Amino acid sequence: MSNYHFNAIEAKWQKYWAEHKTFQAENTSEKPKYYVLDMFPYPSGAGLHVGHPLGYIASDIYARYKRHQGFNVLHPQGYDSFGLPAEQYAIQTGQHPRKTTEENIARYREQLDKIGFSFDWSREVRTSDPHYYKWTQWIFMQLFDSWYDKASDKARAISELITIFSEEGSGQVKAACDTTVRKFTAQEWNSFSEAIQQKELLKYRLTYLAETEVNWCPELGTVLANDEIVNGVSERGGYPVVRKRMKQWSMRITAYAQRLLDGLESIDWPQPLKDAQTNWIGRSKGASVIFKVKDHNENIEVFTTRPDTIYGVSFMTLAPEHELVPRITSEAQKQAVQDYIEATSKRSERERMADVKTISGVFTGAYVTHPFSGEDIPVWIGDYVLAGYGTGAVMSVPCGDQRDYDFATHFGIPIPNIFKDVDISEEAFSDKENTILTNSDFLNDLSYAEATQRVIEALEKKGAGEGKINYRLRDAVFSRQRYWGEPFPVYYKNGLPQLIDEKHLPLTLPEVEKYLPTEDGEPPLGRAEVWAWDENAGAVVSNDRIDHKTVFPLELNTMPGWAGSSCYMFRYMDPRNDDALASQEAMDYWKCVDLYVGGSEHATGHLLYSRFWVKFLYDRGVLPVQEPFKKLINQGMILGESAYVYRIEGENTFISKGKYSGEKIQPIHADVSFVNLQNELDIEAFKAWRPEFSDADFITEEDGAFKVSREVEKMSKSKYNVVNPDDICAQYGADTLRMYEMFLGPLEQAKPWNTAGITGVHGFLKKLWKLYHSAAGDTFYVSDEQASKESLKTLHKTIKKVQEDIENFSFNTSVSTFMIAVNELTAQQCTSREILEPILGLISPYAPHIAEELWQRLGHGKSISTAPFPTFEASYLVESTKEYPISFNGKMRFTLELPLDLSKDAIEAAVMSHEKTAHYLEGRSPKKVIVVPGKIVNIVG
RNA sequence: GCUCAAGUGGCGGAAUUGGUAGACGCGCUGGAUUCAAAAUCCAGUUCUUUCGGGAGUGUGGGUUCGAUUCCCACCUUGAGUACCA
Repeated sequence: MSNYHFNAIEAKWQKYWAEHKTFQAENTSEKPKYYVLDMFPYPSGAGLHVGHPLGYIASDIYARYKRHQGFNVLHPQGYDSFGLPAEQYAIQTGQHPRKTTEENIARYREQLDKIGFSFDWSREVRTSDPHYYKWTQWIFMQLFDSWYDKASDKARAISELITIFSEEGSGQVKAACDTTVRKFTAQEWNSFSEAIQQKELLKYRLTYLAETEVNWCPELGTVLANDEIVNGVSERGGYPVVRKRMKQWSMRITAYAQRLLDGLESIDWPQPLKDAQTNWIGRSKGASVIFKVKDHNENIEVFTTRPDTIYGVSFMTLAPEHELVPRITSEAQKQAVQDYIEATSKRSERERMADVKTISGVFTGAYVTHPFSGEDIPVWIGDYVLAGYGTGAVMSVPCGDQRDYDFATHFGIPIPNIFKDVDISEEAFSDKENTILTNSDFLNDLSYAEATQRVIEALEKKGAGEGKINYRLRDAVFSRQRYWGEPFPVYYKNGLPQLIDEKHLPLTLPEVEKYLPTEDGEPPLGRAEVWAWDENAGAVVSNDRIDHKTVFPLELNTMPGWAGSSCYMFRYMDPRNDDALASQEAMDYWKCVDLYVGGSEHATGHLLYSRFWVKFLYDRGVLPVQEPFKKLINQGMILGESAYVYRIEGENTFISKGKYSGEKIQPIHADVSFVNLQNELDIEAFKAWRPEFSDADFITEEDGAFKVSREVEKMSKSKYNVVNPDDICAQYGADTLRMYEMFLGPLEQAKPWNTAGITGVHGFLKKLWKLYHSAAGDTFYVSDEQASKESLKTLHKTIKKVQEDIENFSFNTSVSTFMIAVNELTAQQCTSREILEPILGLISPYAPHIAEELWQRLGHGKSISTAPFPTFEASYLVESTKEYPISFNGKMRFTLELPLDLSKDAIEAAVMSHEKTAHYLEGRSPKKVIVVPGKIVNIVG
């Protein structure tokens, strides 16, 4: 009988830690600081499943380890509490999303507390809390008040831009801005009306309002960012997405493309994640080329990575949405072009993606002039050209690009060959490393690199283009047509956006009766009765009083989910500060997150936006760092093992997996709680689950069991494969859950949840308990005798291994190490205090409750979390002799035990003079003896 | 298509400046204890074998005295991205 009463122990210490504020971090300390952060959760209605805590356990182990090592550790937790599910629920039930969110948070907190995390809850933040989103709104205002100066490569105040405009005009300004900016002198600027000036400034601001092509999801009634779309459908719900032009707030993240790329080199992140960001930013080097449209006063600018192939251009292709299309289309082609554009715009994003094989396009009737040869080049429209990339127009070189080649072949456009000794009769030749140009005038006989340089020089001389770097990264759409998000601190005066005064922040969400869009298609905030801005009173006033003189309409959109999560890591540093995002002292002390743990699915969303905002706030002097997360670890997802039962189609009969022989069946999810480890279904429970199953028939195996088939899938409520950590805690305890989740496999790897092995880990904790308790009762026993040499060796090798494991985030292997240690100590009958104390220090990060209990039983007054991490001494690990495996020609034959202090030569001599060696050599003389110090001896015969 | 990651027993997985492959756990087999079960403890468990050994880390090559580890090609799986000019 084990007396390891984990439930009582865990409840006791969780209460103790909370009451003694054991894990509260101070903003000043003699100790060095360490900041460990988890990606904060969205509190969903389904509660936590066993997959959620995986990363939290890993970061908690590391945080506790760092505390043992004498660091002042900041390890906070909070909630990303704005979001769509609470709003969807509100639409269905009318319950305020705030209420739903609060209930979910309470449940999350209860579940998290049971696992024994060392979070400093006094610093909790919630993105939907007005005290928090005040600062989200404040950051938005800073972005609105800034522009990006390419000359100094940083964001600057918009007031400085106004000074430049009014003193020098726009001539010298190099900014990241809209392509539609005007050129003007200082005089002209000063003569502009206020409205025109504001309109012009909007083109420079880092957050700006613009008519843009967005991803509209009609089902959700909102726009989505690129990273919120998966395979052409919405990430949440899987609804279709279409392209639509709308006036939206955007973030000028493209201004930071190069710095976001460069910054990756300075941070310790997993390479796959860095690669994902690199690909998403998509830097490509090439040239922009300007083609003059014949008989029109228009230019078509294209971006190309192959300016060297300029003599291979045989047509131009514009995206159907290209703005020049209506202006240059000839009278004869007008109808055809119109029909084509209409046909393509009807296709959804998904259709277009699925159907990349079909070649379609139409001739505009217009021609451009080749910048060097002066030849006429026909201008086509094709939907293989994307409006959103480059300039939405390409110079088509069919001999060097397969898509151009296919297009040309399809429409019978000539394919001139400009590659020497290359056959292009079957396909395009796109290898740029092995090209020699021909039929290319001044580029003949040049390679890709040489020709590219020459063309760019020539283009720049002519004013027909320039060398250019293009990025795939798009500005991020920042408006959402939702209720449950941060309101913009913006009102509209004469149709132009104005910021409310900072002293009025936060601008809190108004109450609405329904959470749906209004009848005339406005976002839900349009339903608010009190949602207008009085410039004099500086308050939100009734909607009816909007007079457009002193009372103005407020912005009706809200901010997207990533707004609240982009800077939360700084808010934890000083979460109750109402005067600043965080005090300067707090930010200077904590600086940035030292270790960030979370899923890789945020690679091109949160992690990119967050880096962007931090760089921006650094530029504006708000933050002391340029990168928020110094080191990042991606925990892998824990998957569920779904259970399927087979129902014979058209009948209410279920057939066991072993009895299935090709009948037409329909697999149905059964709740995994009805299935045991042998994959046998509890038929009675299943029948009681759903009324339609209550009178079903079951074809079972011979022994009467009904077998289900299992499949590894994402853990989700709808798949009935969710395992609740509460159940595991109740049955085995939080310490077992923590250690088992680590034991499942490498942290970064995705792995299915399977309780099969949990008894092994649980058994280890019982063994540890038993080692220090009398066989009969609950009496704690520890001896004060000196530990044996053997036990000291066990202890010190364990310290060494566990420390290495923690620092390498190989938490799975240290669980094994603990098991070995306890098995050895049990065999040695070691109950020495000298061994137990340091062992507890090692185990405490993994299994804090049992470690704390035994620690206190040893008579300590303070929590074990304040104890120093034990250090190992190499001298305990050293032995006086060592076994040397001897191999012949690489094959192991026997081992020799030799003194430890022998030199390389002495080992060689000892090996060669040994009788066993002589036996294997059988009279041959060895060519070579290889001694690898301390490891192995190899004789090559 | 492109980019990245990973392929080791019945299973999860150990082992990297190249040095006795399969640690640890699960499962399985046998034993002890028990009236019995649970729990616990002990032993065994890569495959093969004529019991000497032989083969073996996705496949085929290469480097090396020696390769799970390094190099090349290929296959498979997973993830991301996708008409990016």
